[in-house]
Amino acid sequence: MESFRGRFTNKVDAKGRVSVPAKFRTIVNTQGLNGIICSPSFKGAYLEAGGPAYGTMLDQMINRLGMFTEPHDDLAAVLYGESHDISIDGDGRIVLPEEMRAHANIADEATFVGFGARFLIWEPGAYEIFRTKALANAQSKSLGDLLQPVNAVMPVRPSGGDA
Amino acid sequence: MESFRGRFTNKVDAKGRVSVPAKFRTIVNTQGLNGIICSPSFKGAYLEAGGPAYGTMLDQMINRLGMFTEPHDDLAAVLYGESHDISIDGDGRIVLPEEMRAHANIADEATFVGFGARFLIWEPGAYEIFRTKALANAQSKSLGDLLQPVNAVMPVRPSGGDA
DNA sequence: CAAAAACCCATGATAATCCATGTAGTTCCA
DNA sequence: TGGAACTACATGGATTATCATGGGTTTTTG
Repeated sequence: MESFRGRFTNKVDAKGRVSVPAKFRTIVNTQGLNGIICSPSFKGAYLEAGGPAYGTMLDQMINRLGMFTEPHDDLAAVLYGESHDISIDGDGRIVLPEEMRAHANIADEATFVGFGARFLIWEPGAYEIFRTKALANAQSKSLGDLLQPVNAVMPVRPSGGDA
Repeated sequence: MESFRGRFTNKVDAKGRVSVPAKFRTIVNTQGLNGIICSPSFKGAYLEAGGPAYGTMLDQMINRLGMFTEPHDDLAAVLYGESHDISIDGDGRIVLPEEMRAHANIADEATFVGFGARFLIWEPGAYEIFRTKALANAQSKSLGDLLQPVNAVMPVRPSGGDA
């Protein structure tokens, strides 16, 4: 599955329409249907989105929990109940539902941030703050140490040298 | 099987008719018959519903229990005895049986909540309370931690890491 | 025959679709 | 290497289709 990369800020018009960055669209298109799945993050004032493959991934993760259990229902209420299936129109735009815009404080601009298997949608100013913190954390906390190479992908390593 | 997503509140008219959200209808339609299976929840004041595929799934789950065991009989009494096959009319509406409306305290509005393989029908105010709790649980109990990537989809994990 | 259920039609609001324009980025040629 | 033509993309506005909802009419059923 191809990864979402980059950061793009587009205008939201009076009807709530926004252009999905072309790069993201082409990825979504290769996944089958021409639409995205979008849900408010339960971690902050932004939206989480992705193509059909992202939806399948969520399905698989949540299906590992018993169908009528309490954790399942709590998560389902968030991941399904709060999410929307949004189709992309002929011009590459989506309409962000009112509640979603409210959750992310999005008024007339939205920032799309590539995030690998999915992408995030932020109010530009809020993302700037998050971004600054993330960069600072990545440096000061030596988070780089968490990033171990995967053997299957990068098998060639002469000897013990790792970090 | 496509998942039910989103949350929609529709009016119940004097005859007990409610529009099934269009998004849900199209999913149900692709499953064959144009009708839904609906039963009162045994966990709370709301209804559980789904398309033909959901019915098949219930059959399979219940058949895994011994046919003459007590759990089987108890669940069968609810899932079969209390459930109804409700057809969707030409305008995309269903009529909720009186007992069902009573069970969920539904008067003049009903909230349809996408829940993956099935969807729930709630009295709007009651769902708002449930939703608030679910959101709080998802955060405070770190339920997000339950959502580990599934290897089949995101194969990149060095070794044994699974749950 | 009465009550209820299924069916048909009309309407306003909302969402999807179509068309036109500006702009930035790229290519190609002089 | 500079500039002109072209292309891809984002964006604005107008038109059309879809959907939820209310009301009426026919058909079934007890």
